[in-house]
Amino acid sequence: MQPQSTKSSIDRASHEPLHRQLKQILQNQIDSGAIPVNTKLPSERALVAEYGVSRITVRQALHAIVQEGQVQSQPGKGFYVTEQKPGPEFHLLKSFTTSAMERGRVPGSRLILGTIAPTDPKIAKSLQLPADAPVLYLQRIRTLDGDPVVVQEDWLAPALAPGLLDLDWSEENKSLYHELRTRYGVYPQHGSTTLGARLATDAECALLHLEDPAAVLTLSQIAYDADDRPVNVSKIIQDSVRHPTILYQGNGAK
Amino acid sequence: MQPQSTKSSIDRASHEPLHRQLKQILQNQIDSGAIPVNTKLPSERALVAEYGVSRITVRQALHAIVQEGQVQSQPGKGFYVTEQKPGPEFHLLKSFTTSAMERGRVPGSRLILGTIAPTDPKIAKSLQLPADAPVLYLQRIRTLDGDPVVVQEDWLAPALAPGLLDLDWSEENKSLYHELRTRYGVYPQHGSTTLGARLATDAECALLHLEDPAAVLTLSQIAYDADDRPVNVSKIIQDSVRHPTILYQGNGAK
DNA sequence: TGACATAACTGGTTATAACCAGTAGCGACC
DNA sequence: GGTCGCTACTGGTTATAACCAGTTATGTCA
Repeated sequence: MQPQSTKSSIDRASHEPLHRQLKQILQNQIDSGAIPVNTKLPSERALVAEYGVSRITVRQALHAIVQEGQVQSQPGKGFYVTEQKPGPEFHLLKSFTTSAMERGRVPGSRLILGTIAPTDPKIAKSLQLPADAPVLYLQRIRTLDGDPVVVQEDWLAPALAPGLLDLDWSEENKSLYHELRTRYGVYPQHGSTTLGARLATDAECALLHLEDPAAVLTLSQIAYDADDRPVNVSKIIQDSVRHPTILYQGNGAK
Repeated sequence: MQPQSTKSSIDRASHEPLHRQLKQILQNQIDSGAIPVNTKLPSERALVAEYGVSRITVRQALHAIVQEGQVQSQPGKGFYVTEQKPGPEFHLLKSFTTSAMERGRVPGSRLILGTIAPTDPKIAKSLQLPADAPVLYLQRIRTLDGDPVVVQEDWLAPALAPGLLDLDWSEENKSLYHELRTRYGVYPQHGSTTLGARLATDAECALLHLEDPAAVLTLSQIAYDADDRPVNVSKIIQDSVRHPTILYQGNGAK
């Protein structure tokens, strides 16, 4: 029951494999910022000395972290902490802010509606809630240089993130996933996305300042956490002419 | 110069690491069907005896194949060949046939154009070819119950797949990636995709039997092999109202 | 015949040891 | 001063050895 200091140590009595314990220790140090981005990790042999395990064990731990993309190895130099790359499903949702800044434009966000109320039973079902259960709903408009290009809607189980509606959603870089991770410890791990294109409705034309016959890209997404519990349902309607979406798909076979 | 039999062996003089050689040997046996799906691979210790390498080397090879999803380990039993699951980028391109059949509709394919000629320099550059180099080009239309819903264009380096144009591209399940894998040993491993939506051109409206103001979903893709060499550039124009695209995104953080 | 103990496997984990190739700093030599 | 080469690092590869836990077939005993 001693307070866990920043640096834990290996418990040899545990049934947890040593390499997995070491991996967890290193990942905690990375996540907590004790080892910042672009910093070199201690060398393999230094970790051997520090934690009293063999080099094979250290390498198993390090390579597992490499596999998850948090660090990368540079032969002859060391292991370096890489930028925290968001998972694939975050690319779709975050790409707005990211690619906007890459183009030197100023992203913005405007909350249109935030409620907790019963909603479309199909969405409640996707969240594994009763059809008439209250659901947290966010509707936002995302802008570039003040120009609206995306209408985004999100639905979540209210119990998952109490107080979420009280946050200031006008901040331009506010990320729903970031808030879920940091405030509520909810980590979306996988999901499915449905793509579509259709003609914009009159309301959407008005919101996005489009001329009447206009095409919009639609993205519908359901995200799940590591235990396959639904996290949120998300719908994005995007003027993709002014803002193409780039979806990096990572490795194919893996 | 002896003919390579089905079973290659380890070349200890090579600069290629032993575990990578062994991985290649095993993958060839899996791909060639010498070790069928759901069959047990030789045990680690059997491979040690067979190829005269240490168990560490065998395990490195096996775990690399596990990582690529071709086999999976069952502690206490062995390594078993899994079904060849297509990677994420194949989902986008194959989802046409797959989801068509899930809906009980009959998918079809029609080759509109197949040439080898210089093309758009931007595409040549994406394939890392000189701007005026001849490029293999395929244009196909994909149909549901005879009804056209997708226009698909592909560009490849001709040297990558000689004779590709001579294949019968009218077969409804013909997959470009499948041919590349089985005939030419080319394995796309990762890629990037750009999504868009726009109004269909008059020509597209005619090809896809759309009424004039119509929205189409566009998917532009570049696929690379394990050595980061470009495999192909692909553009898909899709009537997503009649055929929504489902994109499974797999794990997020990993 | 049935249940149970055992033996012979399987992959999983860990340790020790050695050599290689690439990197970078430092000092000597031209 | 600039170059060269040494040296001390880095991760990458490979070998040998031992034990564990889970699976499966075998054989024995009731």
